[in-house]
Amino acid sequence: MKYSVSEENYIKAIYHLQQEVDRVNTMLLASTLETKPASITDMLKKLKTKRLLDYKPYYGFKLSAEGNRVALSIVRRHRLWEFFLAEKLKFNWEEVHEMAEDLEHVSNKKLIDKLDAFLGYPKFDPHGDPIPDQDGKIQKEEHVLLSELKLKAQGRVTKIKSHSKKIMDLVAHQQINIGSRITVKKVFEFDESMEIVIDGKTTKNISQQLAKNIFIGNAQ
Amino acid sequence: MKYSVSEENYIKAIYHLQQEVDRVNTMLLASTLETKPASITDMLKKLKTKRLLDYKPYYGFKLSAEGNRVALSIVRRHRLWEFFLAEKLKFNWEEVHEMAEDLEHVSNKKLIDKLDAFLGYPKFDPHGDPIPDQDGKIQKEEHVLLSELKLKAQGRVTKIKSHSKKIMDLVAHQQINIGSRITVKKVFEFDESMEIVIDGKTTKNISQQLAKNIFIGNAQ
DNA sequence: ATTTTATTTTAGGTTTGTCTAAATTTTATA
DNA sequence: TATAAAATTTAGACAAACCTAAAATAAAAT
Repeated sequence: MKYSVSEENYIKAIYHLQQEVDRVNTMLLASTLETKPASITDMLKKLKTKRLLDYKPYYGFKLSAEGNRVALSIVRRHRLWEFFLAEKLKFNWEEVHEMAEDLEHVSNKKLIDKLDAFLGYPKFDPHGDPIPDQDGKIQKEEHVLLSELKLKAQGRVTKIKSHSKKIMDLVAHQQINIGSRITVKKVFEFDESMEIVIDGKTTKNISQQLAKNIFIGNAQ
Repeated sequence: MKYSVSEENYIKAIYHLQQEVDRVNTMLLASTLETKPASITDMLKKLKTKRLLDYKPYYGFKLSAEGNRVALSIVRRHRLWEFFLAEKLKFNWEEVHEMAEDLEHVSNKKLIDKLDAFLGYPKFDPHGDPIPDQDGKIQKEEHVLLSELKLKAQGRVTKIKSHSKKIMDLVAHQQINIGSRITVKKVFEFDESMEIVIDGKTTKNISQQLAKNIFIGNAQ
């Protein structure tokens, strides 16, 4: 089955919101898609008739099993393209998301599977988010916040919690990248700031607020 | 300026038809786009107001300088993606065209330019058609038909004239690919068929009809 | 348990890109 | 050159995806 760009964007948005809140509603979806509630209702009805959504007017909605399958295939495309853009075309991993928003709607399965092979079947995208495989299976991320890492502990950066410009600015300036190996050298009791070594080379001091936004884990 | 997928498809179709016939008309465009004449008229008006087209009702139309510029950038995207699909994802060069039809509408300039760099600034796509550069410049193809090649002459296959299934079948079976080095070993006077050597390895006999559909030239 | 507020849906309108059918203009033919 | 045929355009309709404004329903507050 082939879905329109709009349909795919709705499915994807619902999928992502469902990972974060236990009940997605019309208002929330309208604000994330920057559209009006009335437009949401229209699309909900459409997705319901296509059996991608369990939806009862006024009683809320959630993706059906099939809707979930479709969402995972969109997420797969998005993250594979992100990986391609960062790894092969050498884009900064902060700028790949937007371009992947367009590319994700190119849905030829054979193309996506060959792209996957070309990239070496990556398990995580440049943001550290897992890439679903052909069957929609996702490799579980096991990561802890850098702020919770013990003294002398070591690990690789797998993900930055928020992708806001403010955080990305700081993270980039501090030369902290996905895949960077971090060693905790010192934790200062006063403000819980920490001294870390990045890739065994650079030593940096970072605030607790920042450390609370950096995940260290098992990716790649 | 950003154009819709439909607008881009019209511009591209007009561009290609203009290379082949001296006067594109509503009927011809309708048949190549598999749409109705009335739809063509609608779009012509729209493209005219956007100054992509010189158009006078009943008196025909052709791309403006700006329209040509836009067309070349679409062709550039299409052919770069074709090259990527064949070269990197290892698709047969017969099957890349259709997939590139979708990818060509992803129009982020920075993305396309980085893709170009990643591919090594190729001058010709897998079909042997020239890829416009960032400024829309096209490297001239200087090729002759294989049927016109002299005895003992050598050259590389740059293009197959028609992409029809019937020809592709035969060409694939004879192991003639874009880039194959061809040496003419013998030409038989009786039927003008020729014996050729492909890449210094395989010897094949091909009919004059086939030889008239294979271009030998300066590509790559 | 009402009433007020917030959320959601309905009703009806807009734009884009398509269509059919009818009208117009050009081209070809007798 | 008048008429027939073909090509083109206009008029009006339709689906997709959005909108505004009003109505319906649910949730919160008194």
